[in-house]
Amino acid sequence: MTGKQPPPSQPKPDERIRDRNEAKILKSAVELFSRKGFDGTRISEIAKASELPKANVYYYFATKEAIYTRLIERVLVGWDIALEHIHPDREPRDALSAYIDAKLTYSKNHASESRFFANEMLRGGQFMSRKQIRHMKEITRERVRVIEGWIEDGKMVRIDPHHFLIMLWATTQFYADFSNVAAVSLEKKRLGAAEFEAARATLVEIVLNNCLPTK
Amino acid sequence: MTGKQPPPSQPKPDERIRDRNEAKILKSAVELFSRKGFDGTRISEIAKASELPKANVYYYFATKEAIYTRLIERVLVGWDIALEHIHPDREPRDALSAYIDAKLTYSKNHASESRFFANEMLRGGQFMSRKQIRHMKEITRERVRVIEGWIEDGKMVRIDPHHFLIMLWATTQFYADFSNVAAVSLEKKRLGAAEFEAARATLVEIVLNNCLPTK
DNA sequence: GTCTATATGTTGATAGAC
DNA sequence: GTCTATCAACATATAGAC
Repeated sequence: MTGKQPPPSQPKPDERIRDRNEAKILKSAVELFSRKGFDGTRISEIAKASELPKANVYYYFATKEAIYTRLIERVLVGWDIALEHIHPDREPRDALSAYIDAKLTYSKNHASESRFFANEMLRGGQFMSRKQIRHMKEITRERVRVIEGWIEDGKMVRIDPHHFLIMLWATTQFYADFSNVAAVSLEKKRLGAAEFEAARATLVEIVLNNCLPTK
Repeated sequence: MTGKQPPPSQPKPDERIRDRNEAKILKSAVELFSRKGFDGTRISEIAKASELPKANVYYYFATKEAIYTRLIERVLVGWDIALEHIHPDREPRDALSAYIDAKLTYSKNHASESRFFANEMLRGGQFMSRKQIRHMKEITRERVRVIEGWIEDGKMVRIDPHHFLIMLWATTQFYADFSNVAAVSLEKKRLGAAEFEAARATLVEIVLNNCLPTK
C-alpha cells in the first residue's frame, strides 16, 4: 500500500493518454477550423498546433471530417445552455437578462467554438446531421412558445418572437464571431471585460425597456 | 457606314472581353470565398464556376490573393452606402429606419458579398490593408458622433452609441450571413421577401420605440 | 486572348518499424 | 501508442503553342 488513494474508477493509463491527446487535437482543431473552415484547415496544421506528428492525429481520428463532426456535436451541446434561461416559469425581465448574460459570457470564454459554428453556418451547415437540424428547430420553437406565452399574459409587448430571438442571438454572437470588427468600432485593440459589460448593459436596456410593458 | 451607332467612347474589343471575363471570375469567386474562405477555395473551382480554363483565370489575375483583395475593395465600397443614411441633418427616426432598410436590402440582394466579408472577419481581417481598417474606423467614428449629437439634442435616449451601432449592424447582417439559421428559426426553407419585411418591421419597432424619446 | 501540358510543391491518408 | 517514410491525388502557378 502506498500513500496514494486510487479513485473509485481508475482509468487505464492508455485511456488517460487517449483523452489527453484527443483533447489537445480538438482544442487546436476548433481554433483552426473557426478561422479557416473545413477545407481551409490542413491536418498538418492541426498536428503542429497539437504538438503531435500528423500520423498520430490519424491514430485518434480516422478522417478530418471525424474531427469536424465531433466538434459540431460539442458546440451544439454548449448551445442549448443559454437558451434554457428562457423558461416559462421565469419572469421575462429575469429570463431575458440572464440569457443575454449567459450568451455574452459564452462569447467571451468560448470565442473559438462560437466562430467555429459561425463558419459552419456561413458554409450552409452542410456538415450538420438532420437530427441536429431538427434539434435546433425544436429548441427554437420551444422558446418562441415561451415568448408567445409571455405576450399573451401581457408580460411582453406584442412583437414577432422569431425575429426577436434572432436579434438577441445575432447581437450576442457578434462579440465573439466578429470581435475584431467590434474592437475597431470601439477603438480598442481587443475586447476586454469592460467592453462585454457595456455590451450587456446596452443590450439589456434596449431589449428590456422596449419589450416589457411596465418600466 | 453601317446602321450601328458607336457610343462616344467605344472600348477596344479586348477590353470588353477582359471586363466580361473578370466579372465572371469575380462573381464566381465571391460566392466560393464566401462559403469556404481563402484557403478553402481552389482556383480550379473558380475556373470551373466561371466556365473558363484555369490558366485563363491566371491570365486575368496573377494570384489567388489578387482576386481576393479585389473583392475586399469592392465589398468595402458597398459597405459605406447604408451608413450614409445616418446623417446629422436627418431626424433619427428617418435616418435609422432608412439605414435598417438599406442594410437588409443589401443582405437580401448581395448575400454572397456579405458572407464574404463575414468570412474575412472570422479569419481576423488579415487580408485587409491598414488603410482599409483606418477607413472603417473613421466612418464608424463619424456615425458615433452623429448619434451622440442626436442624444445631446434630446432626440435620442442616452445610450452607448458604439454598442447601439453594433446591434444594428449585427442584426441586419445576420439575415445574409446566417440565412440558413434564420430560415430554421422561422421554419421556412429559404428566406423570402416576407421574412425580410417582418425582420425590418420588428427591428424598427424595437429600435425606434425604445431609443427615441417621444412616441 | 485561349488553352494544353507541365513543373513543383502540398495534401489527406496509410504502411509498417519501433 | 509513437512516428518516419511514402503514396496517389491535387494544389498553385507557369511555359509556350495556337
